[in-house]
Amino acid sequence: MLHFHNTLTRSAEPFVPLDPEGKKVKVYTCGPTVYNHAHIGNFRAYLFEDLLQRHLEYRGFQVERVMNLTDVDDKTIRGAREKGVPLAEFTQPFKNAFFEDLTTLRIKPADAFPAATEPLHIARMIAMIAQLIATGHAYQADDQSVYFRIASFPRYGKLAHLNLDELRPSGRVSSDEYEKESIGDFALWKAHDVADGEVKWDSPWGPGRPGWHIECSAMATGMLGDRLDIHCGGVDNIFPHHEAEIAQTECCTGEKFVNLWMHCAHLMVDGRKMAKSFGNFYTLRDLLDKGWTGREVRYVLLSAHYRLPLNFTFEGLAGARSALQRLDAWQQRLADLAGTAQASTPPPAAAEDKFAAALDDDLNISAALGALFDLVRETNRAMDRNELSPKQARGLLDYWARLNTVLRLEPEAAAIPPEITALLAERTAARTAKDWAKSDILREALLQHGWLVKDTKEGTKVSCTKG
RNA sequence: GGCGGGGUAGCCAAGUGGUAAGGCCGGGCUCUGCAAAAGCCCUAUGCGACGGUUCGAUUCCGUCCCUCGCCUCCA
Repeated sequence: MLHFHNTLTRSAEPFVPLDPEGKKVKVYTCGPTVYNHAHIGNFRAYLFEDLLQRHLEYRGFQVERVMNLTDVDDKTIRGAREKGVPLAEFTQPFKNAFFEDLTTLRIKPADAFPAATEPLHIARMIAMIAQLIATGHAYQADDQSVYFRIASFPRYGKLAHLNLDELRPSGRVSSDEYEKESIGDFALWKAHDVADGEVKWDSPWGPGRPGWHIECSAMATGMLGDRLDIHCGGVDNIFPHHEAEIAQTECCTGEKFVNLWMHCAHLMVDGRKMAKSFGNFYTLRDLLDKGWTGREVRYVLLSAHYRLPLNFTFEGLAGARSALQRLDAWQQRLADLAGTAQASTPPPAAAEDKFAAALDDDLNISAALGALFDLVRETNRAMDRNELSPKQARGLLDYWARLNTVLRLEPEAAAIPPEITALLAERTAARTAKDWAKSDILREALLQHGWLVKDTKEGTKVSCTKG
């Protein structure tokens, strides 16, 4: 039985899909605002969601997932203005980069990536806002913007467990929002401002643009229906974003919007919040430029429990590289032993149960990886003693292939380049001639090219050190 | 001020009312032309501090310390 921690109730709950058949699972995940390259903190959230989806699928559920792209907000508009290009032209490269990054990190694409500026979604947002006004949940203020009236929704604050009477201004509230009935009322429709330039849509309340929260409500219900199984995001989205989504959506649909809210904790870098001013701010591209690979970053960001703050360090990345190479070596050794064996012996059932059962428990990835490494040690030991048959090796490889549909930690498919093959042949010749000096020089040369040479009983083997 | 997450070996990190998974690093050994890889062994009388409950607490309760975060558009 799967259990997940629900932010709303702050406790672990058995997972039961809305689907009467118990098969289909509807998941909505808050995506990036495309004003910049996403940073590794963003990707921690997307990797957590990837793990969630893959494990649900491992357990036989059919996941339908939607991730939005916020391509209109203060930051995107500012960026477009500074660059002197239309909004869409400004955001497109960042959308493209985001998809490339997802591929690099082996994150399974959502079934749909709706963007806020698509006419279909703008229309739905306007329709929802109109309905909210008609039912008294929203009003147009003197500044022409439309606000949600939180006083009309008593449950507002339930998700974040905030007592609205005790909120104190954080200084982030802009001072010109006195038009609102209550300080907590949030914008559904922002009246056009000169600073918005050409960015505007017509609406019954005049030209303007949608507020951030309504975007997710419209796209989530528009694409997945009025009720969702799971809605994810970072903890910083709990308030006000997800709180606002609940209020807007439930006032429109009259249904319980989301059954299970899951939020991942923040990523820290070198023990502190990642910020450009601290010099510890990294995008995925920054790490790739330093020679790290997508799967290494994936491993690091995935290997700690999602609800715990994760401290990212380069020492941790190096540790990930070592651990992954050990897994690679284990698979290679199994593959060599299995040879062409077809018949597969079932893997140790207990081991499989441990891995999947750990993930069943609110995605306890640490325990799951612990179970995997136990298996690695045990089977390596068996191979040392020649106590593992080719059939058993094949069975273990089959088992690994199943686990890997969740982990996706296989080596980068690195074809050996011709020049490397040539160097290897030259070295083999030198070794046959017992010219150890030349052999060692060639080994070092290969290492410089990024290829690690191992002379084993079965012959010389080579593996890429970058991956 | 309100609310919440953390403090477990050099680093990362599971976990339990009954005596501490796993990964990385480090040391020793086996194998090897050397190396690498792999395996085995070693590496926390200790789980932020102090009290309490208990036959027994890292695990429960209390107080305190440190740290990170949210409090109206940051994953």
